Amino acid sequence: MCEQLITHIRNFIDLNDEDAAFISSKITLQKLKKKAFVLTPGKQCKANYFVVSGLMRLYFISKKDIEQITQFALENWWITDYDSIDSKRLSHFYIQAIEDTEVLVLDQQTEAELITRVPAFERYLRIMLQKAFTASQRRMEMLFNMTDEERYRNFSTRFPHFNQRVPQYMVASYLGVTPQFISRVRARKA
Amino acid sequence: MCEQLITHIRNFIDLNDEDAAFISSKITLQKLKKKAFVLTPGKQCKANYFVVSGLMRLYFISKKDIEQITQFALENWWITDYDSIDSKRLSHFYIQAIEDTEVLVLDQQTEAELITRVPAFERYLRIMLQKAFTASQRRMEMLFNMTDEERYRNFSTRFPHFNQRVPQYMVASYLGVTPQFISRVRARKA
DNA sequence: CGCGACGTTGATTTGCCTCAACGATTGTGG
DNA sequence: CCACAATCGTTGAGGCAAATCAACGTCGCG
Repeated sequence: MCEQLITHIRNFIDLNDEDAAFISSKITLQKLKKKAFVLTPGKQCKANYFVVSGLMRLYFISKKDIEQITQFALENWWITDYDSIDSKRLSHFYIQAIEDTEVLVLDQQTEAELITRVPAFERYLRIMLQKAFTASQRRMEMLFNMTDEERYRNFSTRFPHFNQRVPQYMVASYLGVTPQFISRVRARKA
Repeated sequence: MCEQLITHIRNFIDLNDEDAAFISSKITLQKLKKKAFVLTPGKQCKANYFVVSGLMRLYFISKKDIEQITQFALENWWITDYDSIDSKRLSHFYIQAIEDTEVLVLDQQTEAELITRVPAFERYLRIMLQKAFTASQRRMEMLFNMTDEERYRNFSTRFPHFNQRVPQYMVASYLGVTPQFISRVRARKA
């Protein structure tokens, strides 16, 4: 059931079949309809989600009362609210399926168990975190180093598939601009 | 020599004396004068730095030809360019001491060795990464959710010690605003 | 069919930047 | 020890990029 995750893990580290089986036995599949939530504000986030197919987003409601997307998660990405998990406090985020989506659910307790029983799994998670952190740093770099227009153009050429799967107002939200702004940029030039 | 690091590690995980001694034997201390660099653009980043005392910053030169600070590192923080380390490509960042600073140097090869020999150390690094990632996410949240003025006021009340140790133009750079802007905000109200 | 979700376009506003000039403080070499 | 330069912060005037406000078109779907 979670061959896809095992394959993904093996892209980064060696994992024997026994450990693979053990990991598989601890993880559950969840099927989500479009617009379904796995986390809403006021709940405590208790799991890490691995996207098998489909597309998720993590967002919050900003002071201006608009949705502010902080992350997308495509196939083979993990998504969660680490802040809520670590602090054990209530989240103020939504995690929602943008399309019909299948996720593997790694419960927090299960994660703790897997980490102690399977050192290779801890290594995998460390590597994922390092990638996530690097991505986050890169994104911040872009926020500081590019104008809104440059950022949109860069995004849509680097991730053309996103532009197809995600409504424009979500791209706007992710980039921190208004939908009107994107509309104008597109009108100005192809 | 690196008791401070060992103490820090033990805040998060159990570490026996033998492993502690092994870690200590692999790490070197480096004393940096104010304004000294441990990384400059065009070099490959090869180590992770743990600040024992003093203060470091990580920054790059933006398109507009100004210094853009992406991170500070106070005592007990790690600082590095993971992107360069992972990709083995040349960095485009500076890592510089803002004050006279002492850092412990964890060379990349040494890190790899420690991680395989001391599982507890890998756990520690994973936890540090999770904290760093969470901090990065929080900062992005603030970038999206607050005006520049709010962000400055929030920063200076939450980190008053920073305001004392760091020149104002660096705070401006970190927040992504101009020094003039900060000056005006301060003039408007205490 | 009719309603809601999504995108477009125009007019106006605004928050912050840019450019420029000027103090204050620090530090450095003669 | 002083003169002078460099660094850092302040203040004013003007400009601009993107937001806001508002109206309208269109598509998809219950």
